[in-house]
Amino acid sequence: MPESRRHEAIADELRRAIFDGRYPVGATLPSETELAASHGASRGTVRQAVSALLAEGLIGSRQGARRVVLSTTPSQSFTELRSFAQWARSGGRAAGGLVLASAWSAAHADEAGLLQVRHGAPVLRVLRLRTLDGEPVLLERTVYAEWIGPAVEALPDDCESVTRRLHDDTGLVFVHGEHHIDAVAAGTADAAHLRLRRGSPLLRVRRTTATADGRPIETSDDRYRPGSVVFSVRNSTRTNPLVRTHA
Amino acid sequence: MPESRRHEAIADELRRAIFDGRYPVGATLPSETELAASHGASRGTVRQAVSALLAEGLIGSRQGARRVVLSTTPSQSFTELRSFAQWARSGGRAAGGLVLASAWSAAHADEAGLLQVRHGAPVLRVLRLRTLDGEPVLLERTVYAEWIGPAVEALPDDCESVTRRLHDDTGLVFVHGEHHIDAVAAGTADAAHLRLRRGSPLLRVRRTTATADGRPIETSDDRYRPGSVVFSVRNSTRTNPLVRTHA
DNA sequence: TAGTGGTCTAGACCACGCC
DNA sequence: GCGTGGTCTAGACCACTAT
Repeated sequence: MPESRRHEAIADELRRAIFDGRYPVGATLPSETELAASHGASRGTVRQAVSALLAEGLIGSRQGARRVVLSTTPSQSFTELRSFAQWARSGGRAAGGLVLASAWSAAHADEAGLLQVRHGAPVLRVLRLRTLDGEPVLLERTVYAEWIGPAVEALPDDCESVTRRLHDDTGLVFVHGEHHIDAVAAGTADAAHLRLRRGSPLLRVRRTTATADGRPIETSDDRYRPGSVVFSVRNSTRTNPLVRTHA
Repeated sequence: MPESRRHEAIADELRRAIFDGRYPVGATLPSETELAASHGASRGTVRQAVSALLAEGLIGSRQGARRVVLSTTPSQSFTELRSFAQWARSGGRAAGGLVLASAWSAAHADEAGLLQVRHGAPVLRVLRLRTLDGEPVLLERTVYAEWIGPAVEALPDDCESVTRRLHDDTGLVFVHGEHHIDAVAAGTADAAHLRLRRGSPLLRVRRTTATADGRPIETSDDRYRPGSVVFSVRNSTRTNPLVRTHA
């Protein structure tokens, strides 16, 4: 399926060339003028295309020199990152899910801030265990805002892809996210559900997701069994999304 | 100091307005036409400015609707992320460093791949303990490529900012980076240097840094004491730098 | 339907690198 | 010095949101 936006078509073509090995790491890309001529587009459109690859960390750019290939590893769409099931499928693995607990209660101060609701507002708390090829790898403690809670409650307990179902049922789209990553020792509940010893290292990701207009949907404390998952970021002086903060 | 590039000046002005609270979370920004008029710039220049804020995750954008403020938290420069000392200083804390071991040896297969040198090529291995206000928080196992090794060896053992010294001494600039984040249990050496029990959770960041033209400088295995540091990423469907991979 | 952001063009000048 | 990417302009048309 050909991409209708010309800058996306050019970006796709360059990505394919990089992933196929036609431009290995260290190789230089054609100049903007050459790309514009070969695609019958203006220089502005070509620049829009290469700036996408720049943001993905695939290429580096310096004034005066041709662009250089830095990496040949594809990056993921936001949806693949957001959805456990879609991420698992893209890796050829089977994702499972099971709701262990689900209940309405009052938002704590920190949750109220993250979800932009008033302190004590009703929120839906869900404890969910996620499996990969039958093995438990992730324990999710998710807090949903009041307006989306009923749709979440209507889902089956063993729903494989919550993201997918919520999109199909309500048209909801997850657009923005913020992730905070650190390490914690497994508590009693973590150890029991993930089948490891108390005190074992866990990778913790606290995340908050919002709609296109910035309305918060959910905030979650996700704990991964060590060895099952790695988070990666590519960055540079020009585009730096990763931040290190004091705990 | 006024910014000479007009798009950066406009971006700075908008950032200041957001950090100062003139545009709180959820507020809408002026339209492109309004910003162009008020800054005496063309629409293209304004778009370049707001796209920077978009990449930083500060604002969200949808066709047809005005841009919305998503976050009022500043993001860091790549240098602040890269340099432990500069990061510590920006948080008002005192950074210390101490070289525990330093030796040349042959590159392993994985290191050779990351540093783009041949298997068995000479590399400089450095074990460094980093402290924050005197407390040990980070153990770095860094492998330097042969061409930069001598400059690293010339540094004093208690060098506070390696990044700063290498830049001043050799003109070296760290431009690109790749970070892989997961959790591991502390080994014997980790436990001894970071003063915690064997098996305690540690946040591990494996990173590789390169110059502007993509030449790898160093690759490192950094282990942080839990509770001392958190890594954060903001992302969206349009800009997604964070990737989750199978271990 | 009016306003907004997304896409695209065709040109210009400048700063920087490489040879 | 020449080629390259970085900046900027002024205009056009389209897709989408809001009212």
